[in-house]
Amino acid sequence: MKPVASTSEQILDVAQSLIVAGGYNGFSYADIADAIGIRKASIHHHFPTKAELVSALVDRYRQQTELGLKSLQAQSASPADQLQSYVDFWKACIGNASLPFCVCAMLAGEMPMLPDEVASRVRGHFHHLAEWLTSVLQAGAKQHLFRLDKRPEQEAQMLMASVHGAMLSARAFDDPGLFAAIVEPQIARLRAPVR
Amino acid sequence: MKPVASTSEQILDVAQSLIVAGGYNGFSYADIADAIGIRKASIHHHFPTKAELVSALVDRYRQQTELGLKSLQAQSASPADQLQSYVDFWKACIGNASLPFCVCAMLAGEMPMLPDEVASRVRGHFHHLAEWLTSVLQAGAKQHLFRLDKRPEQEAQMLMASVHGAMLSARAFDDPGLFAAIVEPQIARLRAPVR
DNA sequence: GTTTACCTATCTACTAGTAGGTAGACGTTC
DNA sequence: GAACGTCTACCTACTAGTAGATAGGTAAAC
Repeated sequence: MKPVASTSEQILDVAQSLIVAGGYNGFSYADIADAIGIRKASIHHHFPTKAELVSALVDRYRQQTELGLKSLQAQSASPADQLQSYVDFWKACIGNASLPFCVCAMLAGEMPMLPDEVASRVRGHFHHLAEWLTSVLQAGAKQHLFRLDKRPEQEAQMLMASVHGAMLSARAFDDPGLFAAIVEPQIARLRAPVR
Repeated sequence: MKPVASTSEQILDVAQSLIVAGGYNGFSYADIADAIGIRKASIHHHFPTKAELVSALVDRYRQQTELGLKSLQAQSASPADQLQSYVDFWKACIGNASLPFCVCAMLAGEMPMLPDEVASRVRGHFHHLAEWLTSVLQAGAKQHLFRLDKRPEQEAQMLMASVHGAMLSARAFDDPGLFAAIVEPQIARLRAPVR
């Protein structure tokens, strides 16, 4: 039995799924209030402003991500397996529609009109993810698991863009399988044995 | 001297730049009215509802795209050059911030909450672009300009995802140069000479 | 007895959309 | 060529509904 989430966690849960569906301007306090059966004013008690709510949301998301990526490193020593697990995570999310899009990718699209405090946090997530991917690629190259055509930083950026672009395509074509069809060949290319 | 655009064209121009900045829910009739110096009601005269406005916008965008891609085919016989020109177009747009994001990529992110009439048009643009890329890759492969590891449809999807993901990253990192850094190696990979 | 978590009630600003009117351009018809 | 109706493009003024946010109160917990 899963313990009942606190109200503030419920608020963030609902807000997250609404943002994933429609972005920063795609949800309102009323939407959240209706979804969890409290009043709008009660949400303001937990998160005085919308910018603070979404900032807290991105902070939590980044914390979860950090934890998740660390546990990947703990579970599998091989950088190749770590990378595959990362992709598999999103494959599952998109497949079962539980989290069919990255919150930060969604918000990044709206960057020009996000409150500064939110925008900087989103940028922070992108930096963090790029660094993680870079380090995994670097470690894999050292163990001759990966063949990198470019500097690891650049390969990491290419991979990240593929993942986000694949999410978008899966959504645009309404075809969850498209995500794997796009991303898998990209990591397969990296794993190709040295010629 | 450029002829003065009609009011309805001006409305679509402003709406497009606002959508590119903040998506479907990121602009209002009042924003457009203020920008071009007319009243809200006058916009409703040209486009009765917001869904109709954005539908017309996507129709126009797709028409422009179709024209642009056709002229690429007319200008350069080589599929390799066509592909490069396509990427260069976006490189320039992102570089000078004139159109730093694809309207349809922006809207695709918000797919789950778009009016049906808009969503289907966005999907249409994605299909059309995927088909164009597929045909260019196919033609290039026939002329031995490209080496395709996968079926041309799949390579087209991978390329498209790279382009959209690269747009997102350029925006997230606030680094226009990142677009080329991500996309160029992807097309270089396709152009690699047969081993 | 202060803090926490919620409530009702309300506010101002803004949302898309409507009703109805005006002024000029266009084309007929006498 | 003047008078007529119609059409286009815009306007002012308004609606009902929603946005985020606030004030102030209640009731239970620590």
